[in-house]
This record gives sequence, C-alpha cells and structure tokens, in this order.
Amino acid sequence: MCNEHMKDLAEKKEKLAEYCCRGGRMERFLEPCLLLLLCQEPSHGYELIQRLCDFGFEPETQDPGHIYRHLRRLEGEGMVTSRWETGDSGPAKRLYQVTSEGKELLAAWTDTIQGNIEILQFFLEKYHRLA
Amino acid sequence: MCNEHMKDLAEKKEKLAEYCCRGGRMERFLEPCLLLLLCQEPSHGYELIQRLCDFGFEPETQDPGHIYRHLRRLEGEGMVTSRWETGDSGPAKRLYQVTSEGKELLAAWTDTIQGNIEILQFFLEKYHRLA
DNA sequence: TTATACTATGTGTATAATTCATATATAGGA
DNA sequence: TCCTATATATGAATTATACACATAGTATAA
Repeated sequence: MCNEHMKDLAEKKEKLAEYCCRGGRMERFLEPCLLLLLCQEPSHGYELIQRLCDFGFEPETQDPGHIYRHLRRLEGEGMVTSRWETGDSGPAKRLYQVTSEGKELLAAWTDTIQGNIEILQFFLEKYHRLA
Repeated sequence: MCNEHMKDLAEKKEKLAEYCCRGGRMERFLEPCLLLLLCQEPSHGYELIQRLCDFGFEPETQDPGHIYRHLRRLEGEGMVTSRWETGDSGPAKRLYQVTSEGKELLAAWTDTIQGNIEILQFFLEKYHRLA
C-alpha cells in the first residue's frame, strides 16, 4: 500500500515535470549558450551538442536538426561564420566562429539573463509569501 | 559627432534588445505567473493582465488573446475552474479559481524555476570567466 | 442622443518555433 | 560485410506566439 502510494507520487511528479519543465525560459536560452561556447573556442555542431550539457541540456534529449538550423540562422544573421574542415578523421565538420557582432549579442543577452534571474527570484519570494 | 556616436550606440543597443530580449525564458513563464496570481486570489482575465506587471510584463505590450486562451487551456487541463460573475458594474467577468491540481502544478513550477535560476547564474559565471 | 472611452472576452489568421522522422556520407572496428 | 559512431542536413507536423479584429456592456461628457 505504501509502495503503491509512493509509485503514485512518483508518477504524478513525473507527469507534472513533463508538463511544466519544458520551457519556462529554456528554448531561446539555447542561443546565448551556443554563442558563449563559441566564444570559448571555435567548434562544430556535433561537438556543440555534447558541450551543451554544461548548461543543463542533456545531449541525448536534443534534436540535432534544431541545433544545426540554429547555427545556420545565426550565420545568416552575421553572428557567426563557418568554414569546412576536412583535415582529420571522420566526415567533414562545419567549424563555427563567433563574430564581433555575435559577441555584442552575447553581451546583450547577459543583461537580459541578469534581469530574468531577478524576475525569477522575485517570483519565488512571492510564492513563499503565500499563506 | 559625439551625439551622432551616442545615437548609434543607442540604436545598436535597441536593435540587440529587440533581437535577444524576446524569450530567453519568458513565454511559458506566463503560466506559473497566472497560477500564482490566482493562488493569491481568484481573478478574471482583464484584471490578471493588469496584475501581471508585478512580474515584469508590461500590460500594454501584452496580447489579451494570448492571456484568455492561456486561461481557457488551463481550465481544459483542470488547473483552474471558472464561473461567470455578473453582479457588479461593467460587462460580465469570467472569474477564475485555481484547483488543487493547479496548486501542485505551481509547486512543480517553483522547482523548475529554482533550477533555472541556478542554470542562469552558472551561465553568467561562465561568461565572466571569459578572457 | 450621440460620440467616445473603458471594461471585458473572445476568434481568425499568419508567422515563428519546436519536434519528430528521415536522408546522406565518412570512417573505424568486429 | 555489417554495425556503430561521427557529422550535417531536410521535410513535415505540431505547437506557440503575434497581430488584427469582432463583440458587447457601461459610463460620461459633449
């Protein structure tokens, strides 16, 4: 009976997590993460997918198509540049590098992110003040 | 010349803000905000739009249609209930009230939000560690 | 009594974002 | 040869968001 109860609780929590843990400021957060990773060092899509786990994105839960399209969009907007690298083993890589405009965008993102932290903290304070 | 330069800077900043300040974890944040406001006290859509400014949403920049549809969706999912209130002056209001399921959802949201604060803080640390 | 503004709730449609499935190709090892 | 890992990409479906507009009751000032 207790096990039954525990199982119900676990299921409920999982259901709610599935319901609410998508988003809440995660989607577009991908963009500043990619920019920051590229500021650390030039990289290619497949590697960036691995490195994104630094920011709480699980590599296996991600859609490569999403990442690649994101990178091509950033390139189209002049935030990064790319070149093919065929030197070493394995298939050719499209190596991305951040531009000065991309660095400015990242700086602007940090302001936004700082502001969002404050908003979220304020939210939690409000929540904990509930009777 | 200096004014010219300042103007350029202001324009650039505005352009970047327009580019990056949308999202970055704001969209779905609307949901927990509505739930929290309804936990504070039952309310209706039009009033909620006003009260959302508590969370950094400017009332005049918001899409009423978005809010109303959000509320109807939450109702469809059993997170809130509604009833028409025609008593006092002005047109009838659809008064929303949060359910126990909605309260559980809000609690789950606060876990997510706490986690997101940590992720965002970690991001800023990483940014400031850049050479 | 008319015009105007404010309160209040919605729908229709277009665009953007996201997800899921799939295609392509190179290289290494069993 | 077949399987796996690396690597990039497209197509289609679904979902989310934005923008415009429709409807209607009430108050108030001209």
